[in-house]
Amino acid sequence: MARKRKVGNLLALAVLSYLSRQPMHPYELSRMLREHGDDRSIKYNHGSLYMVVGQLAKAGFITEVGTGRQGQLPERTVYGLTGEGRRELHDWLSELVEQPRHEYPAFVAALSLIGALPPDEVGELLRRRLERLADQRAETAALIERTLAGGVPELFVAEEQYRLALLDAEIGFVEDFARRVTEWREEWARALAAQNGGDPAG
Amino acid sequence: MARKRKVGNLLALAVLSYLSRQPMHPYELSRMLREHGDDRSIKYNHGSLYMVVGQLAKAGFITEVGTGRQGQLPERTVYGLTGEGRRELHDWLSELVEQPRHEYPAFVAALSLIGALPPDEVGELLRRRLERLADQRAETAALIERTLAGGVPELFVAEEQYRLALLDAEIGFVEDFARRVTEWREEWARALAAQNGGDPAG
DNA sequence: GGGGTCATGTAATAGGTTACATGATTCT
DNA sequence: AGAATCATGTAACCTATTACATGACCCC
Repeated sequence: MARKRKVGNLLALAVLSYLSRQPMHPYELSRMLREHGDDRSIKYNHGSLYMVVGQLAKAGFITEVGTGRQGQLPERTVYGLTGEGRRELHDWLSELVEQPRHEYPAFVAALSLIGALPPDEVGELLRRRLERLADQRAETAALIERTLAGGVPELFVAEEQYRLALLDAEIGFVEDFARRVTEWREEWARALAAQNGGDPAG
Repeated sequence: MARKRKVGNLLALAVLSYLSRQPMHPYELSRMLREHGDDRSIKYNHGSLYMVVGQLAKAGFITEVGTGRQGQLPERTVYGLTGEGRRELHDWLSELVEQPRHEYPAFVAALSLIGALPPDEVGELLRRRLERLADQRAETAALIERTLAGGVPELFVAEEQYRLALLDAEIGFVEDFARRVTEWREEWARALAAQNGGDPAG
């Protein structure tokens, strides 16, 4: 199941998707990604794009379809999707939609080790987190509204609506967790003290 | 804000945390991580552990506190936390709890490009995803129950409870999204056909 | 005493990020 | 005409994953 893909970086999926509409040169892809706000969904930086384009070409998913020149600017290499590439796009995207994958968000890691912090601090940190989560929520909601107001079909804000759902869930969890932390305060503090053995190094 | 850390891999945070209790050699850390199920929260593999331990040592967060030998097994290098290391553990963990970070889950990327798939397929894929999400939910819930039944304090299942909250949110979103996809069916299919220009390469 | 698996690492490779480089256009 | 930004990449450097290696212990 899910044999390893020749190119694994999700940025490559975006490239395949854009090239499925028309051939482009890397810089044009770059502009598209930025303008379209895809950098909110897919980790993106200039260097990775060229890397990924190179990998896709080597794998046979895209191919040079010529080079063009505009004014006196340096030559641009234009790439187009191959048949293989179109198949890969379809297959990969289907897999991502069908199969939820185990991921490693930073907050999960933090929670799994949170016992190493004193409970009072944790309470305060969680409160601050809640403020920031509220900010993020507001921003995301505003972005969705603005976009829809601009006449874009709802389908194209699905990923932000998903984020919003996750944010709401996290907010709910953190509120609840913060409450419970105060209940565990005593027990937790005792366990911490025992394990740290009294010496406050630092 | 949040200047770059000398060692960024979250596996390093787990190492600092374990070493804050007592000095250990890498293989012991490895066993701990596996037995404790930390590999559900933090990406882990044998090679990375040695890499991370090396990086932490170079950064001065941990230091060799001697080498031991047991039977005729090869020598083991035992590492302990330094004062710097204890500070880094506290600072890093606090930051992770306080500041939500922008992340890039695969499903977000998929949603942002989902318009490239025909709507009927998407409906079917989403149904399959829901089944798998339900499985994951059941597994996670069972794991929590088993752990609590074993007498472990609730604090130590917080990360799984968080996962559960996210899973529920995702299930809700996907159910809703699947419904809306059927509504958009016509419009979506027309847009796809227009952009693919009739030629079904493959 | 031979076959697994535990214990302990090192080395080779691939993947990704940052920094560097350089000419064009545009603005003031 | 000089400064800022756009356009277009390449190269150097880090990080992370996989593969390789090797001796001990344990079971039949």
